[in-house]
Amino acid sequence: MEKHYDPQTVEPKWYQRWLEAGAFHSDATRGGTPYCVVIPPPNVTGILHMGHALNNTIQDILVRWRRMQGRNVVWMPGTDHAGIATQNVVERALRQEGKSRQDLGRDAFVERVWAWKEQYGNTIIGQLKRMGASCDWERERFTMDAGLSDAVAEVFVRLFDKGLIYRANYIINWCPRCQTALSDEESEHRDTQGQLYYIRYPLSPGPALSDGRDHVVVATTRPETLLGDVAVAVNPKDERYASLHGRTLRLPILGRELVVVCDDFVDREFGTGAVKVTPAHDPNDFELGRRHGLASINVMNPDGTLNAEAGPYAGLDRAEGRKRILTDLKAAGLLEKIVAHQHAVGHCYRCHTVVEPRLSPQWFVRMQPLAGPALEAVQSGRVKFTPARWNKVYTDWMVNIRDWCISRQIWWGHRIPVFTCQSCEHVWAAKGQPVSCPKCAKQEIVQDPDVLDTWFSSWLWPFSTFGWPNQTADLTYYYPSHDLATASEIIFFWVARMVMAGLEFMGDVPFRQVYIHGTVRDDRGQKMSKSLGNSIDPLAIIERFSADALRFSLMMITATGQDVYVSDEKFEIGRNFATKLWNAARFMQMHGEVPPPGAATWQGCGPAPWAGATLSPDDQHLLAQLWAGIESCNASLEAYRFNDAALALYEFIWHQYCDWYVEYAKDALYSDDQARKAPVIAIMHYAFANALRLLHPMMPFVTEELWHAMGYGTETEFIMLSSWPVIPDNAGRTAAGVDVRWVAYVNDKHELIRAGRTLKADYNLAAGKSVKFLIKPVDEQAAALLQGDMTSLASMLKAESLVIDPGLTPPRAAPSALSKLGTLYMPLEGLVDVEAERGRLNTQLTALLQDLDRTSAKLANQGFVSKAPPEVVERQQARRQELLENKDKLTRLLDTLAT
RNA sequence: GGGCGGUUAGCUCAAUUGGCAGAGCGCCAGCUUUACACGCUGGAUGUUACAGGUUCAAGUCCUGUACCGCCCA
Repeated sequence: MEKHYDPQTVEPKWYQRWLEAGAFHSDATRGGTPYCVVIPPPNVTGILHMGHALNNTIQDILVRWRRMQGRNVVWMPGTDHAGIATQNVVERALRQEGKSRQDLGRDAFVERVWAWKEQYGNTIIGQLKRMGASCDWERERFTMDAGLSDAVAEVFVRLFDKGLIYRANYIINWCPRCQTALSDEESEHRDTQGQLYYIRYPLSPGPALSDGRDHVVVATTRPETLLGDVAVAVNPKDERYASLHGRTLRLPILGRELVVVCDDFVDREFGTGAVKVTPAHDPNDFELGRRHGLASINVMNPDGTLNAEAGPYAGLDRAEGRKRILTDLKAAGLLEKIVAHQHAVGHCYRCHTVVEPRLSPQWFVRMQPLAGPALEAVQSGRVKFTPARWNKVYTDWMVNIRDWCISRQIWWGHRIPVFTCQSCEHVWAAKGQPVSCPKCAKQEIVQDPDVLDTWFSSWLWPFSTFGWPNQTADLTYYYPSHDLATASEIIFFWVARMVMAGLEFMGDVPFRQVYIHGTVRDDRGQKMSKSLGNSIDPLAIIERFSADALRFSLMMITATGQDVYVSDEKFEIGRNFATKLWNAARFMQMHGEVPPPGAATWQGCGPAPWAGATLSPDDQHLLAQLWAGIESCNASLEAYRFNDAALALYEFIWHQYCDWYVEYAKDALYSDDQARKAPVIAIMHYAFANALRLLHPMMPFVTEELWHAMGYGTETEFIMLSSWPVIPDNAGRTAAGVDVRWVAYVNDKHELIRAGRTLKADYNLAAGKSVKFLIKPVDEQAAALLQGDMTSLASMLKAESLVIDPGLTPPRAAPSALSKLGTLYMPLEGLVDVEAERGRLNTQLTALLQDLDRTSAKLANQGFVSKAPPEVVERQQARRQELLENKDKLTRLLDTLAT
């Protein structure tokens, strides 16, 4: 084996082998307890970013772990067709050729998009494979597959026939660049530094107002929309405008007569308290207009230019129109002032163009009836969020649910299956292509030109992917899925809607647990994005460090549900860990047969072939630590505490296994004592094989490589398909020769060894330097334990000689250290700096006395002694006792230096 | 404006039911010790944002303040 692990050839090799073995595939007919995860389908135009890396690492860990636990696991993969994004990409390519989609026509354009999808659309799938994602690729789906399209049509028709889909002229979010409607969720509000323009609207002929003025000043952030004004509104309780009630005003420039309406909605504090009303260009004004029966005047074309209603400004872009209008208002003396103003402006989530509220006919889903059951599902706990605080976010959205605008004015997507008879004007929804009107039988029918929001197919993903609307065996077996892992941004878009769809069409929730992970940020806390240029490409990380390093590092640094801060250097954690693991394996290979004796039968897991051997305290300690590690790993994974699981494995492998056990093992392994060697080798392999299994879900590649390199499985016996480690029960532990009472002793021994090393370091002696040590044990029991463990102690302390004697007369002026097991002396012939040693001990004594004061004070507190639980009080008493003893010992040590 | 997070070592974050504040990275010192310098050994570092309160005991519970971030309007 090389000194350093080379993942670049190893990782693709194993992925290929797993694929060839069909290791990712699940078959419902195989039976057993299913475990199902559906992937949040990435956008087909997408390339892997850190958010995907985090999201899919989490899923793969869950899936690999459950698979090893023996569940029949399916991880359903696929992509969504990303209507707007994909269309944008292809239109951009067309523009390079000097063409527009209109030049091609609808059918040719859609064909062109399919071609693009076939050629480039699977980039992200390949990238997920590089990461090691163990998806059941045989099942890969695409939201525009025939089956999924059928599900979309089925759902549309059902909702339509139920009266839950309607068409209405409504203010929607319009992207002038994409030229389509957007749902509320697709319009991202950003705080924008804008200006508030104060504009004078002259009164129609008549008496002046109570304040003596002949005009009203309204404030607006969007002066260009005044062209569509139909009224001015004030709050009825606003005394300032009482004399305005019943009057009319003249719209500047166009001269249109505007009524004055009174509405409680108007905020008296905003601007002047009088606002212009433009029902066709503002959602609030639209509602206000409806309440007061006002007309709507649309002054804009779909591309954001001003239309004929804009009179002299017709044909100008909205931004240019604003400029001209302001110039003209100024010239007319109607622009009173301009004030800086911060406000939230909607931006298209795909192209970031400023969204235009626009009045237009669109299709909507009536959400109220669907929201009720979806709300109940979360409140009753049938669907659980982790962290639980997301319940509230979900609930708030459900309670204040708004109808969902599902039509998009683009060509790439599921065409809305609504047909109109041109003869009798009957409107109906149908699957497939009807040839004649079901009402009048005429054949003059036209289909709605719009397509559906991409999320209208994504919300069906947990069941459409298993064959719905057909009641397939897969559906019966796998639905509902178990865990859904996703980011908070997607709760409304996707999670909430899936719950609704699951309940409405399947009669059951789509998943039981939703794990919401954090957002990936750069190390300065900024969200990673292409436009900021601060993104770290996971593929570059894989190439530089390995997929395992990417995965493990992400898990180590990601606290449950918290945002993640990444930088290149953070991935060294995983790389270094893989190398550590690699070298531990290399060490074993140098010291024993590989595969280890008996591996064929024990498969690298227990019961291990050290039966009959008497295990040393260190042996037993390691095994106990391993079992504790398994327990901690299980508990953490059950609770979605991936970082805790990663930390537990890191701690066990690096510190318990490598730092302590391997170092301990060296003494035996470099000796000729076969009776000592054999159990040490067996235990090392047992612990290592178990650790590899525990680590496999996080680092699938290096664990698979080492599994085979160590001979724990034959060619075709993958660690991936091996079983998850099990903790033996008490009888099993005893049978394995482990008494867990040794754990405390070995922990104390480690403390003693550390104290010895510290002494060396304090005296500038190299850690490897052989010196004499003397130990005066605290009592007979400690003496017996230590004397029975001399070999290990001497080797770990790198002691030239070691004396353990309860009756020891402390040498004069020797550096010393206290520990629970005894006092350690390091006699140095003539080299002791008495002053320095006294200083050292005094520092310790000062700290100890402080501690003693605190503890004594606590125990002197009557309230504490009477009210604290007895075990807490006992612990304090024991601590005080120990401190007192140590104080005595330190004082005596100082006395020996006193001459 | 409403809601939700957060503020703990230089940095990024942990800390089950309130019971001696920890880890990784970084830093300092020393090590070419025959698995690993992507390493080993040792070390230093805290007014847990601030102000009150509850409690025998508060990073943890309550109230308020400040700042940062996110979501919704």
